[in-house]
Amino acid sequence: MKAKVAKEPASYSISELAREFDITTRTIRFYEDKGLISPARRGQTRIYSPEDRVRLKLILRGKRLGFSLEESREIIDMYDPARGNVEQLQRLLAAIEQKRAQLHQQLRDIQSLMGELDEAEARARAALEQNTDH
Amino acid sequence: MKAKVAKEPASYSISELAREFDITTRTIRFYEDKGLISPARRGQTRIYSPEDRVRLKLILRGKRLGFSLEESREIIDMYDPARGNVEQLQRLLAAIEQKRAQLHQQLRDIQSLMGELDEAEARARAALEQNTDH
DNA sequence: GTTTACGTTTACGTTAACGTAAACTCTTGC
DNA sequence: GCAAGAGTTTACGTTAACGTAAACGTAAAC
Repeated sequence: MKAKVAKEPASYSISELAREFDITTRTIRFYEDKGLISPARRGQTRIYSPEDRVRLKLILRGKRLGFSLEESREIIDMYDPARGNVEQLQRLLAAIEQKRAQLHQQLRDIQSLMGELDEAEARARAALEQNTDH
Repeated sequence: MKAKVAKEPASYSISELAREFDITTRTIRFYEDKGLISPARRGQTRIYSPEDRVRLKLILRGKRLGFSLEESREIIDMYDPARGNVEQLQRLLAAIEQKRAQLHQQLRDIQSLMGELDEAEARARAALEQNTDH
């Protein structure tokens, strides 16, 4: 029993992905250059699998959260503890905990900023009441 | 009836602020250069008021959220609709709404990333169970 | 058979956000 | 009176994350 309905393409071209995520092909190749994606090739041409596409999504989400590409790479690496000896796993757990702490801080920052935006909006609306002939 | 208890200093030196926020004096002067802070001067020397300190805090919070200095400046400008004609106030409200949308997106991103970190931690702990002699 | 669309590599250019260093001034403790 | 510590300006250097352009290959469309 498959949950998948709108079946996804088996592969994507670089310009398809660029269009979907509103970035340039240069950007995608840049990420590959930095070792964040490793698409297959047919001849010279890059062929992107659904997994490659997911990696790209993770990178862009990281960007929205203000992460550097290096940080995004570390996060992506957290998804796969396959190659883990004990020491590596310990380091991974520590890294996860650290990221979590950072996200908590971001949550607090967003909460307070949201509140302040509410106040700023109220003040702006009040000022509008003054200036508008109603 | 003042709510303030641990009364704050009337002013700060640049190195005091640098120490408090764990940044360099160069950074603070850079923000001034970009027009984000405008401390008073006694002779050549910069004197920072509590308001200057708040501005600095806002900038650093913006950084934690991945905002550029330009974005932080815009946000700080949202706090003061004093000089508003109607058109400016409308633009301000639109800008506030836009920021709010961005923060909502960041919230969603953080939620999903948190969940994935949970799963990654679970997998890592499971892998540890395998490798550890217990 | 040649334009058009898409792909490639290579390489230099650009912007933001500081780092780093030099050269100088001013005050304060000894 | 002078060395130490904190402040200043000026200016060149650095890194990340791409932009931009040139020069080329290939395949479909007309």
